[in-house]
Amino acid sequence: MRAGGPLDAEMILSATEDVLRRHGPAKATVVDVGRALGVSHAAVYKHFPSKTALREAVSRRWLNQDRDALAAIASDSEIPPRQRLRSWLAALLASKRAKAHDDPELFAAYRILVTENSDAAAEHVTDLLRQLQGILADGVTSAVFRDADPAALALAVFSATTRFHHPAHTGDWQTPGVEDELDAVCTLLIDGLGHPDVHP
Amino acid sequence: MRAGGPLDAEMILSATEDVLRRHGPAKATVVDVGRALGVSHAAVYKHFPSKTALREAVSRRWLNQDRDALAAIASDSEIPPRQRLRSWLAALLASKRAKAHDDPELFAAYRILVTENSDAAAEHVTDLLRQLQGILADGVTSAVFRDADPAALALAVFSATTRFHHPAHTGDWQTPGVEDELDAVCTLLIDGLGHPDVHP
DNA sequence: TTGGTAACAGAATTCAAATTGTGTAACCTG
DNA sequence: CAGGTTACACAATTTGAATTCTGTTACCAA
Repeated sequence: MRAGGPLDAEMILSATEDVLRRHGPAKATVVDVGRALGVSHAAVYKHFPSKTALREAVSRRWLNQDRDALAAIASDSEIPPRQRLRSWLAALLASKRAKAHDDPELFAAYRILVTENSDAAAEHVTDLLRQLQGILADGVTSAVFRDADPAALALAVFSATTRFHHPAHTGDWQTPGVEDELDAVCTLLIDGLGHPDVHP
Repeated sequence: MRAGGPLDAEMILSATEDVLRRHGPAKATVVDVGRALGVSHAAVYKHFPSKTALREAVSRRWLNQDRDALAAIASDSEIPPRQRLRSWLAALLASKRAKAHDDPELFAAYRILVTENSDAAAEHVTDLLRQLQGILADGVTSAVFRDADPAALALAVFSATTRFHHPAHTGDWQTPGVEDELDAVCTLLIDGLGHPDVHP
């Protein structure tokens, strides 16, 4: 059960993840987490003030995996902004999709946890929006994107791709054509519906 | 309770709506519907084969209200396609938003009913997509939209506006800036991120 | 003094018994 | 015979007693 040394936050978070996967978020108790670690449940309370705080910490850790993976793409100035936007959005879909596909129980558990803790979700959105804004700002600087407020642009792009990253649409991500649909939306966002002739 | 004449489908549907509003979808029973009409529950079964069928019928009636209201805009060839697209999407948001705001209990009830009966939801989406496709086809004909498959274009536009019509995002519709956010997305869809200079 | 235990009160959850609801059948009535 | 009734089997839901979980306290060990 318990590996050599004393308990630390990371061990507890990992154990919590296991318990979540096995029992689901509704039945996962801190007694279970204690048992998984070979300690009493009171020991867990030495590290986290409440069950809610523990669930929040575990949610944050999970969301931050995506954030960190995407940050690499967002800040890669080797890739031109248009392609970078496409790659970033595709990677966002791909990483969420992979999580949902590879470990459905765990994904379902986190889905519920994150909707409960809307603070963690809101901060995650803020993080992603900041990354997106960086890409768009680069595009504005290099004059491939129209000169508008990058924050407003980021929000609009994020809104327009809701179906490809919001957990409410998890079911859609398993259908074959999703990547192509995201690609079609990207094309519309980058080039618009506008016929070349109507542009000045 | 029971108004003069014999029971018909419409009377039952209206009574069902009342029961749904009062008790919510989880507690609404066909015994309640019978009671509201002053008849036994078995009388309801003379008109609908099952509780599921009754719920489906009431869902369809509800969804068709929006469909019919929007059809008027979609087929109004007086309005130029670009503006028609904007108006149609704005009206879609407005009508759902109004329902959610004016009678939250009933809206919540229908939200659950419709997610249960995914057939009705799927058909509703098909209806809306057909309307949208009509607008886009007009735009392609009059050369204000790029010459692409209107069906694919419709799907992309519908996907990109998911946040403004999908019931999972009902909460967002009450926040002050939504209409402006939809407008920003519309602008992006119509004109794209592209800077005029990069167009041929 | 940090990291652990066991014991506890009150809140939350489970489980089986009792109630209520669904769908059908056999039967009236204009 | 269309449109209603009552009566019924069995499925689903509610209810309340018994159990389990949360968060705290008092205490122990390195």
